[in-house]
Amino acid sequence: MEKHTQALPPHSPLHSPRSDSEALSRSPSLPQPAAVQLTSFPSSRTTPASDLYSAPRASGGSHCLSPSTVSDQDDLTCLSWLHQRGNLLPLQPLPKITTLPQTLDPIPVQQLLSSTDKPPYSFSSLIFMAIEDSPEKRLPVKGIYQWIVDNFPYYREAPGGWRNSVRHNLSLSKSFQRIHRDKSQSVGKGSLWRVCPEYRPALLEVLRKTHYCHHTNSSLLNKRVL
DNA sequence: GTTCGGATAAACACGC
DNA sequence: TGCGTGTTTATCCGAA
Repeated sequence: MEKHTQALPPHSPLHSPRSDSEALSRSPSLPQPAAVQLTSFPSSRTTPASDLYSAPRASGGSHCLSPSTVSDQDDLTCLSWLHQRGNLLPLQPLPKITTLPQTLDPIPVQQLLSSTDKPPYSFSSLIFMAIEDSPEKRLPVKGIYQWIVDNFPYYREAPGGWRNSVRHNLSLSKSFQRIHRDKSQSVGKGSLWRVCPEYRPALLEVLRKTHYCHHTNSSLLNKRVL
């Protein structure tokens, strides 16, 4: 195959390795939205939340790291809002928002969206959600696939290329770590993946912003149309 | 116009 | 041998 570039492309991994993760690592310094009311998304979709989350977690596995309090809900590290399954609906592409309003008036997103829309989440965010949603906070690639198709019907019918993208993201991003299973230290089937703790806040921030942008859009749309 | 992040495709290696 | 997994490279596109 003929190469069209004389030099390395601007964002070639060789030219700018891990630039995505570096960007992520910078993002915690980004300003926080003043009022992110993520908890008001509709609840429960494919699996009843009670089925998934009412049971005691594995040891050390309080899903949100600590008992839920008001301050916890605002904590950047708290994912309790994520575990309301309705939050994970497939959403429309995000609007461009330059300024963040101080108040939100969210409405259920199912009223506006088709379940077959492509989710606005990046693959990194999808992987992050999948792993965070697992009791052990670690998943094999297959488990990540499964979580995505379970939660986003779009990927149920999408061609298989997205799986390649998932693997590509896992390999390329510093945000995710491969955990070798006991014996097989080499590349092969069955490695587990987890979120690097140091990148978790950044991933969470990206996710919250995605929610926030869509949320705001839905709210505005609701007020304008309905 | 440039840079960057993300998505996608493809090739390849490896292990089961 | 085939398939799934993991890595790497290349390219395209949209946004900043």
